[in-house]
Amino acid sequence: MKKELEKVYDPARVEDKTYQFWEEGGYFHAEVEPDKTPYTIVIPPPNITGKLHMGHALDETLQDILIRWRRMQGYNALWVPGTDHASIATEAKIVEAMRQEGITKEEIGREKFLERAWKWKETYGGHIVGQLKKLGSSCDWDRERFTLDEGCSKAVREVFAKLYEKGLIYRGERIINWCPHCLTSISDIEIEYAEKDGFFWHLGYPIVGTDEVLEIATTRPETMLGDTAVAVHPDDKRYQHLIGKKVLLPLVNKEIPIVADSYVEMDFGTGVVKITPAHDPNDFEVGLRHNLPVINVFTEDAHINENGGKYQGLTREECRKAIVKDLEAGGYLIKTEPYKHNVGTCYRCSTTVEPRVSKQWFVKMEPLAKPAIEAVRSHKTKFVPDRFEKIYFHWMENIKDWCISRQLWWGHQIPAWYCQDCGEMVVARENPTECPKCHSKNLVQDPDTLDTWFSSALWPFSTLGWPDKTPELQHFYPTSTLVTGYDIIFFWVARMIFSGLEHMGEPPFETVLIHGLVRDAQGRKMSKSLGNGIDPLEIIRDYGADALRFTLATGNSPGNDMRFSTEKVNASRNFANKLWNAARFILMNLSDEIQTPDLPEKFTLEDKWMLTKYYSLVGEVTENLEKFELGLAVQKLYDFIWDVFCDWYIELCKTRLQTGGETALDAQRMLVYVMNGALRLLHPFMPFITEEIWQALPHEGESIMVAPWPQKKEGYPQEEAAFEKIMAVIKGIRNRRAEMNVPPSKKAGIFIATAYQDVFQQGTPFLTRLAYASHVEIGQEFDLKGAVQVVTDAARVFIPMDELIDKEKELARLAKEKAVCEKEIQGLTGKLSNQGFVSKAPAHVVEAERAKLEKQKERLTKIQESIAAFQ
RNA sequence: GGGAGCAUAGCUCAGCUGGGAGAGCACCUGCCUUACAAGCAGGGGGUCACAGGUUCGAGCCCUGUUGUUCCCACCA
Repeated sequence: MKKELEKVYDPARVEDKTYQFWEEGGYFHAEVEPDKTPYTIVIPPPNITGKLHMGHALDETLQDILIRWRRMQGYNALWVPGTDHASIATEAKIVEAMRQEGITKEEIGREKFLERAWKWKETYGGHIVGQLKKLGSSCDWDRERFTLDEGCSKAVREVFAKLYEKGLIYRGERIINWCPHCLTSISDIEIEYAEKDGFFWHLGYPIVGTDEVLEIATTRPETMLGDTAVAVHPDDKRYQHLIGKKVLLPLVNKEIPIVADSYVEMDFGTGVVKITPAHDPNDFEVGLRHNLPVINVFTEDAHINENGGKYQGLTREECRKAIVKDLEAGGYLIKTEPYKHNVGTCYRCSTTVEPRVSKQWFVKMEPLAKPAIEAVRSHKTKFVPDRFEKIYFHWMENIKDWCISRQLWWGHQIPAWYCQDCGEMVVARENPTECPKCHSKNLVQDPDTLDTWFSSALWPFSTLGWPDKTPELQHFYPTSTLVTGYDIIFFWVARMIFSGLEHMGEPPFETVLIHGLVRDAQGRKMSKSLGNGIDPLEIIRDYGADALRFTLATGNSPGNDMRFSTEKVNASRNFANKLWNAARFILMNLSDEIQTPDLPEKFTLEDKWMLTKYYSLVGEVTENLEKFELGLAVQKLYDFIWDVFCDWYIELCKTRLQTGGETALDAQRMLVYVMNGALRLLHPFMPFITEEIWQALPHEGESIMVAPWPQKKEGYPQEEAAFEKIMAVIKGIRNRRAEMNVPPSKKAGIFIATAYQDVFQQGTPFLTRLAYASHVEIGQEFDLKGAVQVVTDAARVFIPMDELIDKEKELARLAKEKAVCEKEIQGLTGKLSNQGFVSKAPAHVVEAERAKLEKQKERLTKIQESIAAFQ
């Protein structure tokens, strides 16, 4: 029966087999059980583009902590796992892989390309799942989903059709952000602005019919090929007389109008703006207002097209140089000044985006945003920490229509068909067989796919079976907690909220727990280009998954970034080992009679102290978890296990264990009981090692995963305080001995003068073992002149070690201690004589201060007696 | 141009609704006390960025300042 544990905890031996044990036990799986309260988390689906990084590890760890905790509390806990097809990112990777082979996607065609993509998904999607398992994630793998699977695709079509029918999805020519490298449109939030050094070129445009020139300033002279006007502010006195006149566009040699538009800032530049409706969002608006022609001058990959005349075929950059040179040669360049400005770049490939007019699909956002704002404002959905609500509101309140079509192949193809005969457009849930208008069979589906976030927005309900009315949907929706990083609040969280409200009538989750980024030890963002990323799997291999999880959970408060270093993992690993060895110790001393983790029938003083500490730990950890203070909870567990349980309680038990008989059995029962409880509290954070130890010690049930979460009980505050008097003396003696460099092997007699003789009577064995006493005497007073003395508020302790004592030093030390004590008393007295404090502070605070003062006074008396004893 | 976070021990960070500052690492001293040297015992080290304010009382609340990081925004 008695099990042996090896000396050092070996995670590699334990983790895989334990995970397998859990999977086989079916503990991860949740069925619809209407009489149980559900607790649901849907995973932020990792992209299938690569491998798990440290950010995922943090995200999954937090989710697993919550889900394991709630499962133990008896909730019907469901964690829905899955992966995201990540259309643009995945397609880019596949295209790149094909480029290495010397093939383009156009060459093999859409069908073959998609075959490759699905193969990619099988390979890399599987990797991600394997990595999630390595972390210990207790996902319900029976319910694993993929954003491009049949069910999610059905949901996507339903949403698209429904929104289209409501007029909330439309198709139109708008100016959109175009990535010339990815060759697709991207939405506004997929743009990252980067400050770049550029120039501000001042150009002189001849005003037609005069000798004057109009000075305009631009950072992008090459777009002049598509200019169809110049604009000034209507109130600008300098230019009012020119409104309605024309300028001659240099190089292009075309006359374009001077229009008045209040969009122009009079104070900026020269107060004159060139208008390129096809390639600037503002200019596009100006163009609409003034009915200006739109001339696209770029090809898809940002070369000059046929509208660029002699510049055709040049890249944007080459064209800029050529145009500046030609302008200068033609005498149109007035001056060039260096200028820093923000340039929009593609968030995937960092290529400078090119605003471009094109026909795309959009979601009309305003009607969807309104209820989504309201849901958060009324706290139907709460952000933790709540400051992220502000960020959410700001974005939602200023939201623009969402460009959802992408010129990509990997994704949900837009469910719109165009009749090649009559031009009719059909949007449908099922593929139509003929044109509803002319009954032609000649229908062609829109080649574009949807923004990858369109399907992720539906994730909390599409994964539960929507649009079908499944029992799962009924039971588990709305989900409980969404755990994610602040970097995808706009991309994902916001869109899930309005989608949930629109299609389910309820927000998709109660709480959004936001975490920060995991940075490297120097505080830099982990990135591929810097090469400073740390692979979670390597950490798991070297230190264990529990150590990694513990590191990520410790010292991390919601919403804040954290630094990751192997030093921290080392500390976590050491903690796991500490726990392991505590278990070893208990096992080594365990009698066969002890088969269950039950409390003994009677408790000693130190048992009551231990239980009081334990019960308050249960209360605090539970409360911290309820408030999403996971970092605090884990810190308390660390302190309790290491300091309270190992360094004190196990040491205290040693004497009893050696005594044997019923005394030893009770100590064993206590150790097993407290260890069992501590393991359960720690399990959500360190699932593997806690399972391994729990199984080795007396326990009830199949797995700690489904063991009940400990309940808080009343403790023994009086005994707790009494025992702490003993602890104070032990600490005091150790302290004195250390100062005098007395090794533990040198024992000494201890004489305790105290008013609490009963208490110290019970402490005798501990003083012997932990304070290195050769013998202990307890009494009212001792006449031991010249002995080493230790003073606490409850006792004066004499340690006769004449040969070690330096009288002068001892007196000096006591004098110093006296001074400190007096200062303390002075402070407390002052505070307590302050009328304001006594009358206004809460009673328990005043009472606590009074008690402190009393203790200090007692202590001072004892110090004075000690000094007198030396005279 | 708006908004937010951060500033606490040498380093990395905790510090819940205001009641005289904590941890890990590092450092110093002494211990192989048979669970653990990935350990044990002890120790040093902080005008909680700065300046005001509210309060009996401020690391915590308010105002301002400085430094720093980030987000948002159409100034060509």
